[in-house]
Amino acid sequence: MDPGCTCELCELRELFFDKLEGAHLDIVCSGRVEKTFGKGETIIKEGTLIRDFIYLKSGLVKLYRTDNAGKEQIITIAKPYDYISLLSVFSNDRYQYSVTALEDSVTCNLDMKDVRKMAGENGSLALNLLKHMSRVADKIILDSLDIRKKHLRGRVAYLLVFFSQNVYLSPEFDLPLSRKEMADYVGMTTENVIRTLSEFRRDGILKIYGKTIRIVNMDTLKSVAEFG
Amino acid sequence: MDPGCTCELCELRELFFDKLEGAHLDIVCSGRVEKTFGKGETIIKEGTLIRDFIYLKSGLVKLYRTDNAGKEQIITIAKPYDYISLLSVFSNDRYQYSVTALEDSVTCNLDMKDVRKMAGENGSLALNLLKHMSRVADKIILDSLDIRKKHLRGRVAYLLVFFSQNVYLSPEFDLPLSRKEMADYVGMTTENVIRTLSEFRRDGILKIYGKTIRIVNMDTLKSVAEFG
DNA sequence: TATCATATGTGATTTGTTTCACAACAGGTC
DNA sequence: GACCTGTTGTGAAACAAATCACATATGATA
Repeated sequence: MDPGCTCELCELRELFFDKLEGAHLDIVCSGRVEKTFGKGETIIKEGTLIRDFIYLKSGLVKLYRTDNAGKEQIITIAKPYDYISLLSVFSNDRYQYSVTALEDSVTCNLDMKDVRKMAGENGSLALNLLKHMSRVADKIILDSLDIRKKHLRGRVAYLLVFFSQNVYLSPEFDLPLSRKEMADYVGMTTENVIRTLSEFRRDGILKIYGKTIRIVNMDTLKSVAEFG
Repeated sequence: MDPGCTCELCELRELFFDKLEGAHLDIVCSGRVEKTFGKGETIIKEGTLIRDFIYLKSGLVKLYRTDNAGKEQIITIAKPYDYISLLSVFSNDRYQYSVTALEDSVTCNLDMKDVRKMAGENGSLALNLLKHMSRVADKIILDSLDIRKKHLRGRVAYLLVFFSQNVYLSPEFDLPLSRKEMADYVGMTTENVIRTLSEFRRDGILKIYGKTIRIVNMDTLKSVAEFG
């Protein structure tokens, strides 16, 4: 094994490469490339050829599509463990969506050919990939159905609860999205996102300092997220 | 090989089981069960344990979720080659959605344990499964984003074009969905589906005889589907 | 520091969609 | 045939959300 390989220290190792040994471990260790992206930088551009198998080691990213009118539709927000470039990669030549860093992020990239080869030779790796792709796809589909049936207040509340509870684990956090991006995610206009946030502020549910949000009344916000 | 096995005649064989041989082929041949469902019958019920790996041999089905208020949200409509119970099956114990036959349908069922075992032992089968899951998930996600950004007229037009061009391959066909189900699919109310259909009729885009639809002006309908 | 572009914020108006109320019709069943 | 129950159909009123118009901040840059 390559003595310089640090994969055995990788927190994400068990996600896929738990059972690797011998030649396969070498492929991963010597073939992988880490890349760093600053906030706002593009990691994947819609329409480009898929060459790498990419997963997120740290940071936060958005997956989105741009329609012919230039309007962005955010598909999902993903953090490490969530995001792996699984959508499309086994069925398509080209990416069907773009990925941009919402916070400074680090990805680990492997050659797609190697991953395909290993998946074909190593059953437990293949099953791991199936499990993860299934999980990612389910989450995106079910979340999207959830959002779709909510009204504006419910959608904004849902987003805030998501950031607070799933990403930052704190009632106070800096929004990684602009108001416009929030609108792109939940399918409403920028003005209405702003208006809804102001409403929540007036209702005493939260405090707003620019991008910084402090959730004062989490219970109310959660119930708006669920039933609104 | 079991002399009674007819898998080699199955039109869907190459979807997954192209490269099977020996013991694996036996597992498929002797373990598979075909089931027939009449129009309206439930094939999979949300929340039940996933035991089988199921794919559609013939017919047409809807995948949907029922929310706590009892309202159905249709996730997708699938025909043979589209539908395989891939969503969830590798990541979950239980189905996250229900499946009901829209037309008389036949499924081929395999024991999930066998499929998992074979995928772990046969690389090309695993890659096939990855490819199909990826394709199915992509389609559902991208279609759903497409629908979301359309207005009512565009959504109804999209549905009609889908049935005409992707399912029945004819400008005249019997709608397999009630007005209410169409509404559940595209996320609008039954009344508005009916109203929109009436509008299309008044505009001379189509003729309606109950469930039978005849598209008179396909070009207009398509452009409504795309831009409306 | 001045300037520009972009993001945030608010109100009034218009549009799109749902809700409600009701009628006509079809298919099953007693 | 008479009676349900559910589906289809239409219109008017109520509501939600988008659009438009404008003001104010913020951040980058010359």
